[in-house]
Amino acid sequence: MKKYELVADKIKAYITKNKLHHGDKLPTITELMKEYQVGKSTILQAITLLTQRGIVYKVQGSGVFVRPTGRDGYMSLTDNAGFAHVLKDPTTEVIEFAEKRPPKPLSEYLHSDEVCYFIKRLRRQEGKPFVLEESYYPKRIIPFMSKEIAEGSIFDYIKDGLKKEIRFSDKYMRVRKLRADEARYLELEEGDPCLEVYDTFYLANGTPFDSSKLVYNYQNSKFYDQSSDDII
Amino acid sequence: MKKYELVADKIKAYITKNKLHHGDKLPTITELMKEYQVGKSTILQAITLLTQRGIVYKVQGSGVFVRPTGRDGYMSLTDNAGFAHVLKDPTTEVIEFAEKRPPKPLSEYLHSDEVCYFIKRLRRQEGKPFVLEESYYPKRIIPFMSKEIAEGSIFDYIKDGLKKEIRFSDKYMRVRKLRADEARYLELEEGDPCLEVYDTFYLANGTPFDSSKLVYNYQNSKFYDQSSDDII
DNA sequence: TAGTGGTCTAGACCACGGG
DNA sequence: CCGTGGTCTAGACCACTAG
Repeated sequence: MKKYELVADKIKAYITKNKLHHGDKLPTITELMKEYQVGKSTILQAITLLTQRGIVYKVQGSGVFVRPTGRDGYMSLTDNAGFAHVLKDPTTEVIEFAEKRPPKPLSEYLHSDEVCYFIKRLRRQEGKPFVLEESYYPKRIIPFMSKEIAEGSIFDYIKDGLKKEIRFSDKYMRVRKLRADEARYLELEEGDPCLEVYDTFYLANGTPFDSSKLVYNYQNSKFYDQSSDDII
Repeated sequence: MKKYELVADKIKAYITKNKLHHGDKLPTITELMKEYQVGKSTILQAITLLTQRGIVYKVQGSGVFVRPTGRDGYMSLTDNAGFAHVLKDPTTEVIEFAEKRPPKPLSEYLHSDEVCYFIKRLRRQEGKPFVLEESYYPKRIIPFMSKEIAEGSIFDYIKDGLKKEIRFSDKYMRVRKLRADEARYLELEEGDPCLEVYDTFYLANGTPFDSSKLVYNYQNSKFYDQSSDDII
C-alpha cells in the first residue's frame, strides 16, 4: 500500500474519531508532516485523495476543512468501484448468460464488435428491483466468465480474481419512458420514467473491457455526485 | 496563469494539432520537461488536469495516452462551470425574481434558511426548453442580483463580476414524473419522465452560495460523465 | 533490461486569509 | 504581518511495461 494512501486513511480515521463535521479544520500540513513523518507532497497526495472522494476541501492561506457528508440511500454515479459495496442486502438474478457480439451502440462504445460474454441481470436491493443491466465483456480481455460469477460482483471478480485494475469510465445518460418488457422486470408500468445509462469501463492500460446498458427503476434508485475542482 | 495550466493548454493544443485519437501516445514526461522547460511535477500537474477533464490517461511503464472523445450534444453532469458554454443558442426566461427564505430541503442543503434571492428560470436550447430551475442565493453572500443578470449566466457574474471562485458541489438526483405545472413550462405532459437534481454549490472558502432544484426535460437533455481514478 | 511513469523527499519561494 | 496552503525545482529511487 502506498504511503499517501496510508496517510489518507489515517486522516480519515482522525476525522471520524474526532467527529469532525462540515467546516471543521484539520491540522495544518506542517503538523501532519510531523505527525505522520512524511514529506509535504505525500501529505498533499493524501489530501488530494480525500478531496477527490468528497471528504475535505482546501482553502489557500487558511486550512483544510471537512465537507458536508453525503446522504444515505444515494448511489454514486461516478465512482468506478461498482456499487455492490454500498447496497443494503443486494441480490442479483441472471436473466441471460450467453456469448454474442454487441449490437450498436454498445459496439461503438467498445470500439469493437468482437465476441463477448453477454450478461443480462436484474439487481435488487432489499428485494426491490433497482436496475436492469445488459453487459458485454470481450472474451479476448475477460477470458473466463460464468453464471455463478455473474450472480455476484463481476467487478470484484475482475479486480481480485483476474488482478486487473479498473481505471476510468465513460457514461452517457438520459431519461426516458420504460418499454413493456423492461417494466415487467422492474415491476413498474410501461411508460413509467427511467434513467438509461450507457457505461463503458476501461482497464489501467486503456482497454475497454465492459460496455453496458443500465436501466434504473425510478422508485428504487437515487444518485449523488460530490465533485471538486482541485489539483494537488 | 499558473505554469501547469499553461503547459496543460499547450499539451491539449498539441493533441488537437496532431489530431491524436483514442490510444495515441503523447511524448514522454522527460521529453515534455525538455520541450516546455519545466520540472517533472509541473508536467505531472498539467497531465493531472487533463486527466481530470477526461482527455488523457497514464499507464505506468508505458506512457500517457489520449482518451476517447466525448459525444456531441451531451451535457456534463459534474463540471462546476455551469453549462452555458457548451449549449447551442441558449436563452433564458426569468419566470420569477424575488427575495425569500428557502423551503426544505433546499434550506438543509444550504445549511441555513436566511433570506435569499429566489430565481425561477426556464432555460432553452435552440428554442426548446431543457431545464426548469429554482435557485436560492443567500443575500449575505451574493450581495447584489438582478433580473437582467439572471437572464444571462449567473455563474459568470459570480466568477467575473463578484470575483468569487466556485470550488465544489453536491448533487442529489432522481428520476420521477412531472407535475402538471412543471410539464406546462417544459412543454411536456403531466406524468412524463424527468430528472430532478438538487444542486448545492460552494465557494473556494467552503461557503454554500447556491442551492437549486433543477427539473430536466427528458427529450431535450442528455448527460455524460468521464471519470478517472487518478492521483498525480 | 532499458525506458517510462510513480513515489517520495527537502527546500525555496509565492499567494492568499485573517488577525 | 504571520501562518497557511500553492507552485515549482532537482533529484533519488521504485514499479511496471514491453521488446
